[in-house]
Amino acid sequence: MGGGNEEVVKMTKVKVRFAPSPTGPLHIGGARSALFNFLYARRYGGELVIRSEDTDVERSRREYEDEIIESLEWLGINWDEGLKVGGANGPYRQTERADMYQELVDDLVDRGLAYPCFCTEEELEEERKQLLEQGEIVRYRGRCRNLSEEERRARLAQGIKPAIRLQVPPGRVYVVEDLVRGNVVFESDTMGDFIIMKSDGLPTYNFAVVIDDHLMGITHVIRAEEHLSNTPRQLAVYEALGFTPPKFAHVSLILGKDRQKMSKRHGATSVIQYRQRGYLSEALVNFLALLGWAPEGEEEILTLDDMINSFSLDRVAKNPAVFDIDKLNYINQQYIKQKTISELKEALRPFIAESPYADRVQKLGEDKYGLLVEGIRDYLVCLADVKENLSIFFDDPDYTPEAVEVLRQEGVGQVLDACQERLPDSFTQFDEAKKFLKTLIKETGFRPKMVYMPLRAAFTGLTRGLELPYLMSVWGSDECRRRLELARQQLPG
RNA sequence: GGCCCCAUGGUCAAGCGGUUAAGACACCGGCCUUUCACGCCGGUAUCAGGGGUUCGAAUCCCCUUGGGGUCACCA
Repeated sequence: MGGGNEEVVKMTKVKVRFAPSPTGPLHIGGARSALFNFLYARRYGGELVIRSEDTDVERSRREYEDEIIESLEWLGINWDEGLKVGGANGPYRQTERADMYQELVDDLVDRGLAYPCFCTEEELEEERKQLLEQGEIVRYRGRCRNLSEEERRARLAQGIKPAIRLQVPPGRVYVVEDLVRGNVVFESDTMGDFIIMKSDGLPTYNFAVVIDDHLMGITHVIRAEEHLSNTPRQLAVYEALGFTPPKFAHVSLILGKDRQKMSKRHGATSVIQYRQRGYLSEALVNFLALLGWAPEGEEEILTLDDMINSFSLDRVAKNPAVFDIDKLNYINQQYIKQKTISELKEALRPFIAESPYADRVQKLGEDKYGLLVEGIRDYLVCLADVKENLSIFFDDPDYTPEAVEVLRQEGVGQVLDACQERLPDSFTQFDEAKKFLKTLIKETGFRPKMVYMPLRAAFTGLTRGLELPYLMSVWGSDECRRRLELARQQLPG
């Protein structure tokens, strides 16, 4: 493994980037791209740049940029240069780099490699429609390419603001050297002259990305596969500008259950949403890494450091991956179980704070809160699940038919009586409650099952759930008594 | 539609010409346990189809089929 890549990596210092456009929260797919870039940089001792591609003035918003940064930080992805941290190649927002692009566009126009296009949206639409009907390649055919100087001046005089198009050389072949896909060949004749600068004076993506990557010294462009088809356009820009292209690596997309590109229809698609549902960042990162990358060993539960130490583009898959929430859930549970009780107590606080049980948990005190957390730990798939578990502790039981059935069994009344009679004045420990139940069984001679099940049903209204001693010790004797009374109403006769 | 990418179980995937085709999730069964969950043990299940190349193909080539991406004054 390794092969050619490794050599390039050794010769030049790796510098990668993640360049989201701030038109929405950080998407799961974007997060994975960011992660792969991060892992690649750290693995090879390189640098990661984060910049903002905000040339779509309509849709870009500064709040989204902040949100994306927050999500990246939450995931544990840090960077060496760019937004927030600054660096020698700034600014890191494309709208703030407008003059750089302008200068290069002017140069291309002067050299006859680009030209102003005065076509209206309607004209372009018409052309597209015609080509489509004729079954031809849909592309710009260069109507404005050969306008004379007078014609250009005339249109300018009419106040028409032109867009600038790159003159794409005909009959050429562009080869994208892709580290995960190998060489991918495109013919220049299929792309037509495309716009590099919009009439608002801002560059288009295919132009700006090239300049930024070049000026920032990016050596490897790792991004989603949806960009693969655009890469030849960028190669044309590199060529016109006389820049050397970086290495590319196009990672396949993340799909929903129906094998369509992940979208809102599939439920939560942003990092923020997963955070809010109580997925741990370590778990999300671990899961995302496994979507498209395979570690060498059999162990799949990996920390960020584990991944940094073994990440390689050679082990990145070419085929798209379906987002499997079951697996994420499993991984999240693994991380929850790995946490110490005190870590988990902290992690759970925000989720409890927004539940209806905040006050009651508060009143419990730290020791009992710890007991509660210990009791529910194995029942949490994600942190937000704490809410339902809290309900068992704090809400009055809502007896299920199964529970009622258990309570109506012969002899249950005696069990409840015996329990009530022997309840000590207080429990404060799990062990005390556990011992109490054992003693109850021993002294009364009831079968264990005839004690545990009815008591569970009586206390919680359910026939399943966490261990009774946790519940009892958190409640204390008075609450246990109160619940026994409640349960009596469900008894026959 | 043109161009491009992709194709191993339900899902993520290992595999890079010779393997009993790993592993994980999910599912099913068993054990543990006061129940459920956790945990442990075990099981079902995959090379899309067709042609080649080869002594030998999941692995290489071609076609078909299927899925996806892209063709914007969005990124």
